[in-house]
Amino acid sequence: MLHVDLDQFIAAVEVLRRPELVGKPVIVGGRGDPTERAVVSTASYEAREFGVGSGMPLRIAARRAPDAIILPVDHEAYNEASAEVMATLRAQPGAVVQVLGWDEAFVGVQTDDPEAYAHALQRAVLERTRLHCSVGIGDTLVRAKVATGFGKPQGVFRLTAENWLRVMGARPTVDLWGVGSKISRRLAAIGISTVAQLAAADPDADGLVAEFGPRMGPWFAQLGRGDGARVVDDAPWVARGHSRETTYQHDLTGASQIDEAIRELTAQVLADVAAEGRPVVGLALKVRYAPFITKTFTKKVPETFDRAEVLARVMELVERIEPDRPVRLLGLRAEMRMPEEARDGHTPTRSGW
DNA sequence: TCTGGGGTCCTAGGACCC
DNA sequence: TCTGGGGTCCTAGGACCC
Repeated sequence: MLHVDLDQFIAAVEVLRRPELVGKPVIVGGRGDPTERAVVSTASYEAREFGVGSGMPLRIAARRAPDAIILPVDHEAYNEASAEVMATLRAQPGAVVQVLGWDEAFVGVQTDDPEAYAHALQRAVLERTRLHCSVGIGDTLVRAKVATGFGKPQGVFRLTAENWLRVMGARPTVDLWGVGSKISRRLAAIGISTVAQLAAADPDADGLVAEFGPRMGPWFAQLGRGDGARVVDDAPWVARGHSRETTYQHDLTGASQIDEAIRELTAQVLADVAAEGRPVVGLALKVRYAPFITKTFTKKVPETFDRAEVLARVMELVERIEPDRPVRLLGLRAEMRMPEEARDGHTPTRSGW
């Protein structure tokens, strides 16, 4: 199967409709105002040379690349471009397409020459959308996904059982799809630093199960080998939930401000859920503080819920986190969960794995 | 230097039931 | 007086991805 990933997708879409930006450092983030609290969504390759990257606070990015053009995020434009790209993929002969996000998808296909197929696919995407993409070829979804990183930009790379360890073995576990900084640190603590070590690990004997549990432990060992699903699944996506999150430009202070914020957010997310016509089974409210503190308040909910109760719980959290100090609430995220579909209950099923 | 917004899935521990 | 075991649900939180 193939994994297709658009190169610097958001920045590329912006440059396409503003040709005068070609070759210039372009940063897309927030409302395009670097004095606001926001982060970088995408930076063009020219901007990356200044050390600007995704997830960086916009304020910092603007300081590092003072001459960069900073643009607001335009979801509509990216949705349209993405739809064109996905339609192009589906139009390829024999292609089964599993969309992973705005700018990436798995493509399942039977072919004797995957490289030729990949190049044809890149040409088709470029012709129809004027966007460049990189393609990973693999015998599992994980290998195809990881392979794409070696193809960037505009290239094609193949990872299979044959060359997986040769290419990935010496690399740190954090290079794997699904292993982040926290997991890689915990792996290192039980003596597993490289992909090869993870691949060779016995989940029980080498402590993976003890550290991560009976499901995730064996799963990480499998990930180290690059093994896993080999089938691209184009079944229609069913959302498990919806959430709305907001970062306030000024910290919220006091119960009335917080109450109003909860009212707005929960109304928005309830509207999102109502649009799907499925009942809500749970609410999670995440309360964010600077720096880095997130507290969660989870509740099973019937059709409606009592906002006064929610406010009381948030104030309780606030007082627990910052006793004897004025409230400095930075952001809120309200998540509504919908009834879960039946799952096989056997292997972890994170999207795309 | 200071922190987006949309998602997904897993785990631990307590409550509760039988 | 002392104290089962298993299953399921709920809450709280953690981690990861794009």
